This record gives sequence, structure tokens and C-alpha cells, in this order.
Amino acid sequence: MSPALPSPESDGGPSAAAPSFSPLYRQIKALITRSLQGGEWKPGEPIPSETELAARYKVSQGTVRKAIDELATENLVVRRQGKGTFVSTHAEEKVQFRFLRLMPDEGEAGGMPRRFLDCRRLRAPADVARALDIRGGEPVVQVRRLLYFRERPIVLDDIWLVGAQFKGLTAERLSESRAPLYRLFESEFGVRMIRAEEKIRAVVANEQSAELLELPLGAPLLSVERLSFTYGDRPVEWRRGLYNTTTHFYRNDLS
Amino acid sequence: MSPALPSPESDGGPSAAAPSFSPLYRQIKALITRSLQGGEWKPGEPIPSETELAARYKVSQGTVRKAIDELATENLVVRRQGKGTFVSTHAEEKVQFRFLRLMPDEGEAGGMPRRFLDCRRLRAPADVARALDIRGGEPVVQVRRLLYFRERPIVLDDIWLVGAQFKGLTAERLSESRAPLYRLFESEFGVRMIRAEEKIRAVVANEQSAELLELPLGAPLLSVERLSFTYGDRPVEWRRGLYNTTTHFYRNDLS
DNA sequence: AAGTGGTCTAGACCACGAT
DNA sequence: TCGTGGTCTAGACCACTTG
Repeated sequence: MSPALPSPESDGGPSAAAPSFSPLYRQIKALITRSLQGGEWKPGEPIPSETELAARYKVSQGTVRKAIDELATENLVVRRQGKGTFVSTHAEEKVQFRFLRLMPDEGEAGGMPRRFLDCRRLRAPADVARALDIRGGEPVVQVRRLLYFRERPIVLDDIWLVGAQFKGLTAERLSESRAPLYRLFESEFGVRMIRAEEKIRAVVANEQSAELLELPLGAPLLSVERLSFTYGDRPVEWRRGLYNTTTHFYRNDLS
Repeated sequence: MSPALPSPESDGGPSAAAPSFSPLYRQIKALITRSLQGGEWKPGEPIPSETELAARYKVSQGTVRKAIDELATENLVVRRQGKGTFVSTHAEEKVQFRFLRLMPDEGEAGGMPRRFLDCRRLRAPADVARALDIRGGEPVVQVRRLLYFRERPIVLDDIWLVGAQFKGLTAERLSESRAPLYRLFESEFGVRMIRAEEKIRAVVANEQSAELLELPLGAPLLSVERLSFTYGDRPVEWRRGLYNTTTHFYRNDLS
């Protein structure tokens, strides 16, 4: 049985260093990824069963299985025994904690209330453009917000979004929604965050951040710079968060 | 073919919540893990081939394969096509970066020269004992050291080790060795670090840390508290690092 | 050439969830 | 009861490393 497939192609993954050999299941994986990226199956929806996909691609179920295994490992899909395999979505509670690493010293993690301070469209400054891999001067959306814990401001986020992907994002749109940002991005703009890279530093509060976070000038803050990627490893968001870590900490697992 | 195996048992993993059903490959995985833990195969050495293990446990090669797959995912073993499967070791360059997340803004990561300030045995203070899950007053080893980058001190580490596991650890032993700490622990004391949990905060330099890190009083520092675990999820090390992040950052990948 | 891990297949059966 | 993903097997062949 000779599977009808395009010629072997690269995985597209971050560390794909021109593999000399592309096994069948990776080609299947690439095909499924393309369908995810193209929106054939939407976040939260089930993808076809392994049997169906095996028939579609003319390979054995085991090969489809191995392809889906990798997609599940990369959190692009979620398997549910007895029910099917579903496209991952930021609508799931569990997924939130992958990107929200700030935990209170005491009490439960829970979602933090927020307040948007600003939302404007502008031309990308040089440093932001470089991070987002777009040309300087291209349109971007800048969002500034505060996150609260027990009525006190804990996080100050400055967010830059690639303008082309977020047409129609306004302060009203943000304020109306009660969903987490990444959930909103996914449902309203079709932009799903897959992974992110962070650079963490200790800094001190300047005049502005001190006032907004209700801290004395010079108070220590955790600076978290994050570059987020969507399908195809395309950067679409760059943000810098300033965290007050007197009652919270940034949790990380090394394994 | 009826495999000769002990009755189904728990995985022992961190999130094993009394599974009602333990598949064969997990039982095999547990058996292999036990051999790793017991030192039947030492770090850096090859474990028996999949065929051999299949014969030993009286299961198919595919089942052994799946067990080893999980061990490889958890970084307990490393597969090398054409050569065999090897017990992971901190002697590999690549592994270092799993636990050393501090990167210079400019230049390569590379190993940082170090200086040991202190190494003494004492009875565990209450907070350290709690973190290490031992009784207060049990013997621990405290190590204090500095890490340098371009002749300047960047990291101040305070390390506590469970005394029972590190008999014979002295300042001389530390100074004589040029190997990374985890490599030394593994080769000299048979204690291999598997995973760790970190809590990260921004703090300010006090008198002591300011002097040691050659910084002004009140300079912002990254505080990284780490609890490290060995086989069987037993905590064996607790450390608090203070990082000067003016020329470095803590790198993290969310996925 | 021999031995290792890696891929692919086909089929049987199990556990789980919905009906 | 049915369809889903999950497990287990047995065998064939491929890719890589070493002798």
C-alpha cells in the first residue's frame, strides 16, 4: 500500500535542523498541523478519529496515532479516552496555568481581576519590531493593564500585538470581555498562542510603575519579558510584565 | 504468553492519583526505574537492549519500548540510535542547561567559574527541614558559593543538602573538583538530581549579599529558591540563589 | 555483517464515555 | 451496544553505529 503523500518536508519545528530523513508519521503530523492552522477544525472541536484519519491519509492507524502523540505532547490537541481527540483551547482552565506562572504565597491561584489602562494602535518602535520580527513602523497594538489580587495591584503588563492579526481590537472590546486575554485572542481574532519564551530579571520600580503598583520608588520588581508564538512559530505578541513579588512568586518546574 | 510480573502497582510519579488501572508498560517502566534507582546500571552506562529487556520481562519489544519512551521523556535515560539506551548523567554538556537557566545578554552561556565560601555540617533549621521533608535537627550540609562571569560575581548560592546522603562532603572535596556540582553529587555520592521546583522573586541586596556580589545596598536581585528531587521524588537539596541580572537573564520556555 | 534503536503494519483486545 | 482512544503483540523492514 503506497500512501499518497507530498514529498517529505521539514517539520517546521524550532529545532528542525534539516533532517535527512522524514518518517511517515511526521509527514502525517505536518498534514494535520496544516489543517489545524487552516482552521479546518476549530479550538475545542474534535478532530476526526484515528481510524478516519488513517483512511484519509492511506496509512495505518498506528502511524496516525504516533503523529497525534506528538501533537498532544506539544499541547496542540488533547486526547480524551472514549470521546476523541480535540483541538486545544485556552478556554480550558488547565491551560491557563501554562502561561500564568504567578502564584500567591497563601491561598489559591485563581484568575486575577484586571483593569485596562490603555489600548492604542501605533507604528512599531524599533525594539518591538525586532522582537516581533516585523518591519519597523508596521502597525502594532499596544495594551497596558493591571492585574489585581485582593484589591491590590500586583502585575503591570505592557503588551504589543502584531497589528495585522488584531484588526478591530479596541479598548471597548477588551473591557466588555471577561475572558482571559489569550482566550479572547483565540475566539475573536483566531490567533492561538502555542508557546512562549521568557526572559526574567529583577528591576526596581520607576516613577510610573511605582505609582501604578502602589509601591515606593525603587521597590524590587520581577520583570518578565515574553515573546509568544502562534502556529508555524510566528511571533505575534511581545509583552513585558512587572510583578510585585512580596505576596506572590513565579513558579517554575525544571525537568 | 503470560508475563511473570508483580501485581499492578502505582507509578510513583508526582501526579499519580491512585490509577484504577496500570498498563503493562507502566509496570515494566517501574521495574526499570527500580533498577536505575538501585544502581544496577550507572549513569552514562547503557541499559540492556530492548530485545534483552523484552526477554527478561517476558513481554513484547513494543511494550518495553513504550516503557523506555516514557523514561526518555522524563530524562532518566537517553536513546542513541544504533548504539543503545543510556542512563542519563549530568556529565553531558546538554543536561547542564536544564538546571542552569541564567544566560548572559551578550556572548555564550558557558560554564561559570566559582568560588566556595563555606561548607559546614549542622542541624537543619526548621524551615530548611520542612522544605527537605526531614525532621528538624537532622544533619544537613550547608554550602555557600559564588559564580563569576568575566571576573565579576553574578550568583550567590546558599545550598542545603540532606546530610545522610552526603557523608564526607567537605570544603576540600568541593575545591578539588572542577566538575559542576550536580556532576560531583552524582559521581561521588550517587545522588542524581532528576527534577526541581523553583520559586522566583525580586528582592533587594542586603548588607551581606551586596558586599559579596559587589553591588550597592538595595540593588535588585533575582531570588531563585530551588527544591531538587532524586529518584523516587525524594527531595535532597534546597538552595536559594541570588542573581545579579544587570548583564544576565533567567531564560524560560512556556509550552 | 551484526546489533542497536526507529518506523510501519495489521489485528486483537481493553477501558472509557455516550446512547 | 457502539465508537473512541489505549494497550499489547508479532513481524518486517529501515537507519545508524561499530567492528
